[in-house]
Amino acid sequence: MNKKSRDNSKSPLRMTRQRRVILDELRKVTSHPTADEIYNMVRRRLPGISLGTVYRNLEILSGNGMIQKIESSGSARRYDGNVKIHYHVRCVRCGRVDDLPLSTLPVLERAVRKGCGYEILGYSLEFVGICPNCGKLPKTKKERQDKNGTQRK
Amino acid sequence: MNKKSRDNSKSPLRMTRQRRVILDELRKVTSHPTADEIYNMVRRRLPGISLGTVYRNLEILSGNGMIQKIESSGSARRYDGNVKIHYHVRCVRCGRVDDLPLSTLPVLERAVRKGCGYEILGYSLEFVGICPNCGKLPKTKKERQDKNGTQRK
DNA sequence: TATATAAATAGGAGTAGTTACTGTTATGAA
DNA sequence: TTCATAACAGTAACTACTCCTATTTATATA
Repeated sequence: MNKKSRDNSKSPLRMTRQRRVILDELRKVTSHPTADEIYNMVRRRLPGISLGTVYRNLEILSGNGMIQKIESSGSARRYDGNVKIHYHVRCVRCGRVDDLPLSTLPVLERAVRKGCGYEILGYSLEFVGICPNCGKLPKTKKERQDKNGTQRK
Repeated sequence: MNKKSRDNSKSPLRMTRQRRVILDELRKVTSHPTADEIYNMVRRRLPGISLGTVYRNLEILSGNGMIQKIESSGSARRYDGNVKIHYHVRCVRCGRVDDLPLSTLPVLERAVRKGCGYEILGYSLEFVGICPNCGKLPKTKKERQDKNGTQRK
């Protein structure tokens, strides 16, 4: 590396067609889609895109704070084009995720930061429940099997 | 079903040897092990047990509120023999999970319950950070690649 | 505008964690 | 003791994701 230094310590994000379309599609919706759903949305505009590319870009975009990664309940990861801090509710039946109007809680973070030995980077707060659609349907086989219903902290 | 009704709507949990040992081992530790770790703990006492049995029982025990399932940050699910409400910190590097001394927040639940359309069942609150051990080590390849560091809500 | 090069791509194989299936065994109510 | 059913072991299958390689592309610089 003897040429003019390229300063790759903070090289700007290269905006490929694929990356641009992924970001664009994600910002168009408020539905918090999974990688696979995004793959299908993007494929309508870029039929040749590969699923690996979608995963890689979602990882890079969220690593750069341009989108939000919602990884919470064992089920598939979801993504959110809205990067402002806000909270989510997830339906335990269908997995759907919605936004919650709830002010942020800096007090929480402060309470934890002192004295647990960890270097706290942040927290994830997610509510679980049953969405309006699923509330009308009968219980699933799995829910009936769980004798106490879902138990969460 | 014409015999004396067996009332299977709330049939008691059958306590098999496998189930008892799983519960017992889980209650002995405070380390929030994964299914695979529990499998290895239990195998020392029941060499013939199968991984499927461990998974099934962890599912049933948590469905009955006898243990807690911690499914949070994309990585493997973990389990906790302590069912009292409490919160966790997870290390983003090694995945280790520790308990947090933090009083509960009923206020949160009340705030959400009204007016989001969901039937709220509960919430999951998890802090992420870097544990004391990992804090001493250099960054991973993946962490260096993420130009902004980890971004969480 | 042309060129060099690091970054990103498609396609596909590989993996971890989990679930589902099948035939067998054990539990516990009667 | 009997018997229905729940739970079992063993294993195949599945889902969500990651990693690999050869090729292409975006961008900085000349």
